[in-house]
Amino acid sequence: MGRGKIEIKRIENSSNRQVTYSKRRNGIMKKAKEITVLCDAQVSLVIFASSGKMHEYCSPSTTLVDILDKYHKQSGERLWDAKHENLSIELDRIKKENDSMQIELRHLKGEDITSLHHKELMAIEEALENGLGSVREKQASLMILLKKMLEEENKHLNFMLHQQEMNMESSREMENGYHQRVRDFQSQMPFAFRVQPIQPNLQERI
Amino acid sequence: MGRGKIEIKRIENSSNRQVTYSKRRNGIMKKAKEITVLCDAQVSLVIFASSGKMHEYCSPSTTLVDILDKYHKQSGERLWDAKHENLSIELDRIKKENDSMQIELRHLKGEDITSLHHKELMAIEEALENGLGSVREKQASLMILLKKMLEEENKHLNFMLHQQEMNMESSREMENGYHQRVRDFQSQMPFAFRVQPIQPNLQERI
DNA sequence: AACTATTCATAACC
DNA sequence: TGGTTATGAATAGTT
Repeated sequence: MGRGKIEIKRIENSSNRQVTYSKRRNGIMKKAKEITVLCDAQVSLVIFASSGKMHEYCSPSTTLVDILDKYHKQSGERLWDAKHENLSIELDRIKKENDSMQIELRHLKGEDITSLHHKELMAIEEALENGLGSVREKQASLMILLKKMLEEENKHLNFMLHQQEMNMESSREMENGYHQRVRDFQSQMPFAFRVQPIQPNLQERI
Repeated sequence: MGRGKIEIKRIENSSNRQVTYSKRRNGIMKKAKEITVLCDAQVSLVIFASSGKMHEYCSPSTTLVDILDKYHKQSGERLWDAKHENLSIELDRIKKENDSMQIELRHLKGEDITSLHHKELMAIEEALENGLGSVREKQASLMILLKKMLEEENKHLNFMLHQQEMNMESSREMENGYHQRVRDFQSQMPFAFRVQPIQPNLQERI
């Protein structure tokens, strides 16, 4: 295609070669773009001129890395160095671990158990019973703790109420001495009866 | 360049697209080979069809890795690093997923629940109860199936036993006719009563 | 997978 | 380089 037919062999005239290179490079790039659009293919094209100058095309919506990654998977060739290999292996290992945990979780939730054998079902049942036992035990002890706390607080509030009533009565008799008496009272009161949260974290957890 | 001009946009007809892809792919490959020979350039071309099938061309006397190394040097882009980073990020993500599943599993097994709040404990308890329900339901249906199977086998064996006794008796009367009678009997017997495992897979699962 | 009418890419030239 | 043009190649539509 041109004014004359040419043989496909190295163009010896260096400037001709350069011109042809530049024109044909544009041609290939154009074709690459076209095939990506027409056939929604993914193309990675890297060209080095003999001068060392580089040109590249990569279909949009991907990167060279993506395409090389796919290449890597398909060709089985080792493009990546040992570091990547190690990371990949680790990734695969963890993915497998993930999958098996996901299966275990599903089983514990009673999903995907249709194909399980009796023995496996028994094991799952046992695990569930143990778990349920532990959880309920924990719940029970939390409840006991809560009850104790509330009872104690109750006792404390009762005490306070009683004191207040007493103070009200005496303040009717002697209005001026009130504040002093409250301060005296507080400083003498044992620590446990001060108005302070008992088991402060428990409140949040219930 | 063809019977008619075409717009450069995705070819919607899938088989047309496939044909065009194949033709144009060959075209690009040819061009790539030609430019390497004519202009002694180095070309790396990787094409993925939308089907996922890969084709590649790499100029002779080099490899894709060589070209990528040159690419790496020239572009200044941290090609390998980027890949490395992506892997690391993916790894981290999956590790986190892993950890959270591990925690969930532990909780379902009644481990590490000391610091849980009442609400969380309730949710776990419910999940466990649901799981236990499903598993027990499954167990029960397996048991019913097993029982049915055994009962049927029982019935079948009883029938066989009865027949055998009858045959024994008649063979005492008439020794010669026995074998013929057994064959007659077997050919007349309905299929379901032949000695064959019923629910063959069930045996393995229980 | 072949055929062919067209369009397109490009070799030679400026 | 960049533009022009005659020519060979590529290919869209068809069988």
